[in-house]
Amino acid sequence: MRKRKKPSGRLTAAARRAQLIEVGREVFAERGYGATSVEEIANRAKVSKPILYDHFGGKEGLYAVVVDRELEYILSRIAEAVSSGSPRVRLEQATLAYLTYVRDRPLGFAVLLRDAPQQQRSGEMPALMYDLADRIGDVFTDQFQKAGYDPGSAPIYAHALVGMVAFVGQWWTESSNPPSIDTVANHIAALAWMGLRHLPEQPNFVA
Amino acid sequence: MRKRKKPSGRLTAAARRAQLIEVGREVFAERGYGATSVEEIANRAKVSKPILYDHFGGKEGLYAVVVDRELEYILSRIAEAVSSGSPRVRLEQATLAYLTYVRDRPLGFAVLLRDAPQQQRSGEMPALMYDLADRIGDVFTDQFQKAGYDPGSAPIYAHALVGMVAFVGQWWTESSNPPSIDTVANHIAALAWMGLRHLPEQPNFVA
DNA sequence: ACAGTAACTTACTATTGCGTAGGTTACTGC
DNA sequence: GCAGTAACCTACGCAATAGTAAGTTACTGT
Repeated sequence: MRKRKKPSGRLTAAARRAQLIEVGREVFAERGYGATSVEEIANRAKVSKPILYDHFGGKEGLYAVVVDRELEYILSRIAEAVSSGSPRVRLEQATLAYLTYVRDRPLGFAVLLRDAPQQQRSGEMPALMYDLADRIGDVFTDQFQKAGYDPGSAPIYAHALVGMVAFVGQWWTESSNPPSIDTVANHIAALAWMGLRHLPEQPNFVA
Repeated sequence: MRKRKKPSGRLTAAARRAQLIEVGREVFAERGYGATSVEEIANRAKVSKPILYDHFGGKEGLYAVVVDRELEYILSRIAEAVSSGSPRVRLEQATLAYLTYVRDRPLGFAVLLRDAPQQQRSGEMPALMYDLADRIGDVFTDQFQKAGYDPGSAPIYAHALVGMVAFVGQWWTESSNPPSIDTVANHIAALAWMGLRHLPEQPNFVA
């Protein structure tokens, strides 16, 4: 059952599916859901549209798969990062995990930052990073309760931290001449943990 | 030159233009740029499409005006808020100004959070809040220089703070049973100033 | 009253883009 | 070699929607 090195462009169903997911993530990241055309994804994958419909049922189907994979991926990374250590260390690890994700999968991160297909409520906004923050908020609520803080304010801190890292991550990927990931993670963790009041005067205090 | 109480639905050019900007902000906020149709804006304003083309040249023209107004508005509010006081007070005032904007103009805020029409670079993401953070970063760079901090890290803190407040603001507008604006502002300012290390155990410490 | 103009409309054209029907090509086991 | 099947394609239908051309209605000053 030799399957390697097929001479024609023909792939197995599984391989084509995997390829379409990757190409889809790429195009959704560049254009956003609304501005992405199924044709463009098909063209980049060197196939015709019906292939995509066979595998995912349509545009939304592919999008759902792409988004779901990214969300599960980043959440598992963060969950792992906060699984042990002092609160301070957990925060640093989570920040680093989040930024590592941004560095390693910039396209997936871009998809998450963008618009969802259709809004559920009227007058509202993107939903993906928001969902992520909500799920992290659940973790925080637990921890707050254990630590004796008001659990009702946990969502505020969850959204604050997710937003903070999301925006800095975005800046970081777009920055010409970007600082190292450790430097950025250190700054963010320092800000989150100690606040602006105790800003380090020099940034080069890599852990 | 009596102009009040026109019996027909006909408006002066200036009034129609102003109305279209408002309706446009509303629809762009609900649907995002891509998913907004010129027809829907025209319908809600009870006019036909060519009117909109007369005033703004097209969809992008109207969008540009809406966005520009929001950006200038929020920036002026924040600039005013940070114009005096101790660093801590400036931070609190800026946070409060930002959140007040979110509260008073939720639709404008929604527009800013959403996607821009077309991406300039490849593989990147929404640009409006990013621009805002950049401009705030310029202010920070100055202040950092005066305070003896490394001015190179100013953008990190600018993006971090803008992202923090943006996400919390979003959560706040969508929250059922939202806390008061002062409570939220206090939490954010406390987090930004003192960090998680010194979280207040009770949230009801309204200034 | 009526000419001139500002505000507005109807009715198109052209394009884009999702989704599908029906057929074709290449690989597989026998 | 030759079915049978898995992977793939061309060519369309159809709905939205950006933008425009040409004409109509209501207000204005004289």
